[in-house]
Amino acid sequence: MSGGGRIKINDVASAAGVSVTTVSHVLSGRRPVSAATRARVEDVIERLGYQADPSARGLRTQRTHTLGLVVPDITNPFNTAIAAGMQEIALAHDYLTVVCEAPMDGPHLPAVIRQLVARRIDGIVVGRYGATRSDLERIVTSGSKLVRLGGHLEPGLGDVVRAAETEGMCDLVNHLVGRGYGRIAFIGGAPGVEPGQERFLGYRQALETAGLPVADELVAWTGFTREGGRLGARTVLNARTPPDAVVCANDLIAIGALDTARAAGYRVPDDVAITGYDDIEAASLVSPALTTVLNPAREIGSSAARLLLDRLDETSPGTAREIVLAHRLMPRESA
Amino acid sequence: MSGGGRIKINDVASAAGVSVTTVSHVLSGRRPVSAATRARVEDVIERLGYQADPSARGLRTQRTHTLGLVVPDITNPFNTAIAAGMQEIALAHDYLTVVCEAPMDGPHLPAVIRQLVARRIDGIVVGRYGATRSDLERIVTSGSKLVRLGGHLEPGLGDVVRAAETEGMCDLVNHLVGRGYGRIAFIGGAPGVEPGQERFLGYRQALETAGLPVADELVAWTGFTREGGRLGARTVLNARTPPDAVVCANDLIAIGALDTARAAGYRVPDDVAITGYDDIEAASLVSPALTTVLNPAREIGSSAARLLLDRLDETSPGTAREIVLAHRLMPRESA
DNA sequence: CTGAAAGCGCTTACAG
DNA sequence: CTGAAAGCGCTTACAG
Repeated sequence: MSGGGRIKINDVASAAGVSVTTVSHVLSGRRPVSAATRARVEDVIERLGYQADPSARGLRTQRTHTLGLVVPDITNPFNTAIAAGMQEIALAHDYLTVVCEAPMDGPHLPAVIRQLVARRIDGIVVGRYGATRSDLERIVTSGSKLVRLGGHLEPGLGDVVRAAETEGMCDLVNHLVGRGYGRIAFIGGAPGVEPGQERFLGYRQALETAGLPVADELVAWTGFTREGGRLGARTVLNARTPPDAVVCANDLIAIGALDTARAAGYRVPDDVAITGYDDIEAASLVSPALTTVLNPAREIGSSAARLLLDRLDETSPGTAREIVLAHRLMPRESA
Repeated sequence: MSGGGRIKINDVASAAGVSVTTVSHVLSGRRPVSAATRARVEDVIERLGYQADPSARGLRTQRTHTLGLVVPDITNPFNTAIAAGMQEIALAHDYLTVVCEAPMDGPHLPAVIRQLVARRIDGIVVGRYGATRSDLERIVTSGSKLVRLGGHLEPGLGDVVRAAETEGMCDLVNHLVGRGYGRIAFIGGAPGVEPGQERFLGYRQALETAGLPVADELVAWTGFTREGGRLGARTVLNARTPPDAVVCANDLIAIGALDTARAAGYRVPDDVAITGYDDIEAASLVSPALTTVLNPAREIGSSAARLLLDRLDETSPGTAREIVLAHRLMPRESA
């Protein structure tokens, strides 16, 4: 349409007959501007379609108006849901979100963090990781705000957002107990690694509360995959006293357990109940549809973004915060 | 560790005993620097951990070193695979990638494009959309490079990257014919809307080539969902002369068709074969595992990023390019 | 092969 | 309530 060159604050100022100072202030609202002047300037901005250059603004303010998310696997639907939640909030506040993948294998995380810090990203969300303290400290000392997903508050390591996973698993086991299942097995990913650990805690806690035994032969540790579920189910289903229910640390494991149960001729949930965790898309696509616990990934993302944005317009440091999000039981066909 | 303040090009220059001009040039390689000086400067950069401020650099160069991807649904695994492919390439060239969601319903796309353009994003990839010509033109006229995913080259609308979908569907139908299926139905999303349209073309083309009839009663249009697949399958399976194979426009439809077939007592693939398209994760998790065609989403993303990066260091405009990516048949249990 | 200096487009003390 | 001017940290003609 118009001829050449982006329009800049100077163009707006002269078209409105004011100084660039005033234009800047109607934009930021950081000092009063008379109603008449304001109206005139806003009019010109609108008419010319002026948008401040983010680089110029960033150079002055030392802010990039950008949030970052670091996850081990960008194609994992759980992580994309987190990203979607962050974006929604960020965009509404005129912040952009970049999501970066740093696979668990190898030293990708420090490199990605360095990248984001070099880019002066204002706030960074780090997914559940084997992140070392010094990786995370680099973020904080560089001046970026930090939110960790999972774990607990630690001095100098920013804020935390996490789901109530122990409680979620408790709820699920209680659901099984309520439906008459009494010999309940557990298939985990790897012992001690999150998010399996907290889920295992919930399992044990619920059994103890219900006065049910926690039998060693009913607990198997494999991997967070379908194949892990197949293997694990073979183990626990062949226990001396077999279980009537199998609780799995995530949905993929549960889908694998379903394979094994089907292959061995069990009817699910009549002969054996099987449950998952996370509520990935496949959980409801599989047959029988998986009873599972919804992991509030989207809300985790939006909470993290809100936290970061709050921090970013704090003038003084403020107390560290840990936000715990509720789970939700999704009863379907498999239990 | 060290006390206060990020280190800047000036610090490097004085520590190395050279001018900032020289530091800048060893960084960019845009003019020769003596080996000795270069070594000294690189040493200081390394030791001080200097990283140029992207805002300052961007203000001078009018480049943000950022690529954008716009998709209708950020949680769709097909789109995240595209994003992952872009990122991989972008990061290797020191570019960041931002992926933005602009849902199909409502006028989200123009707003998101405006955002990205205002941000001076260097190159933008727009997913398959009902994008109007003027939305896309805004990108090009603002000076950003544009790649569209799907469709064909059009003057003033940047480059195109797409998968060979017609060919992919042909291949799939040929696979069925080769296995002895001869009465092949089609369930599509909505007539005329992509990506269903090209896939339908491939279906028809393959049948014609094989000398097989294209019967109206064997084609159903519903929606790109599992429920759509259930409905569509009910229709085609009740045809006067029922099909022995059902080709679906995507995996979700196929999973719905599987539901209907199972409920009606058909054995898959013995009584009826069922196929999907895309190869989403659930395609191999479902039982029987879905025979489908892999949509090379990751490669689409990396090709688009490469194209953008090429454009970005072109000095003169250059001819528009259309890149077509091969499909891959994934034969599994359902056909 | 190297440097001094202008300038990218903003925001924000400082001044009135 | 408003403006003139400095300066954020780079890159790049211009000059030698």
